[in-house]
Amino acid sequence: MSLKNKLYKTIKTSDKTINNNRKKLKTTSEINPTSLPREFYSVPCRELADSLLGKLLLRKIDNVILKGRIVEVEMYPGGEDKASSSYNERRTPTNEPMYMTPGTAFVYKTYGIYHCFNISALEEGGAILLRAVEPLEGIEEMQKYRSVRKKTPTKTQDLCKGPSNLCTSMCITKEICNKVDMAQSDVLWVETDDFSNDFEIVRTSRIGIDSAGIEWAGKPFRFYIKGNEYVSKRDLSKEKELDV
DNA sequence: AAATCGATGCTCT
DNA sequence: GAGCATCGATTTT
Repeated sequence: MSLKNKLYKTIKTSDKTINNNRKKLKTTSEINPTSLPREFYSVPCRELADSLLGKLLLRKIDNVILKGRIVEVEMYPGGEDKASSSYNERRTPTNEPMYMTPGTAFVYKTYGIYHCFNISALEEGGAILLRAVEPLEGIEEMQKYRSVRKKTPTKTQDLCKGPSNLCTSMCITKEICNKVDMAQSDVLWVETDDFSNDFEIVRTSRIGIDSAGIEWAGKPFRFYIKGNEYVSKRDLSKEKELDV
């Protein structure tokens, strides 16, 4: 057989393999029957932010499941929002996932050492930042991941409190998780359970974006479950307002 | 309980 | 070269 033919055969074979794999991965249910489907994510930021609250965030590493309930999120709709990294349709290699299929994980590094984890929504450049979850499963593993950069042990309540703490404890890194399609993943995905929908949502300002200017920093784009002990920064005056 | 401050490295302009 | 969707240790009220 000529070299040319050999190469041709190799290419053919690999094409076949790829196509077979595609067929295998054709539907969501075959990859991960439990993950919420595309339709869940294909809604505007505001709606996705709301519906993420109370849902379960799952992360699988080496067959170990880490699980937590989402209790705090922020929306970054892009466009006019000066706090969004996709402000004014700005596109860079880093923020590309914000423009990808709804349900794409956008994980980026900040301050050199920390990660932030977002999920893209329907809008071009729109995404939801996950700020806190209540740890439910794999808590010992989370402690391990978290203890890497810490001297003092962390209370369960504080494990996933804050966007980068959440990433550290659940091992959500840019290398592994960025651009993952959460509607078709068994590495990082969202599930629902019988958790009651009957909670109040506090709507208050986003954290750590003061440099975007008061107009946008002041918008009530941070949502969390009222009274929840796992939220990173509770706005008690807002919580009181809602009681009236 | 709050305020301050340094760590730390990558990305974009 | 500037700035960052943060955190944790330390210091101050």
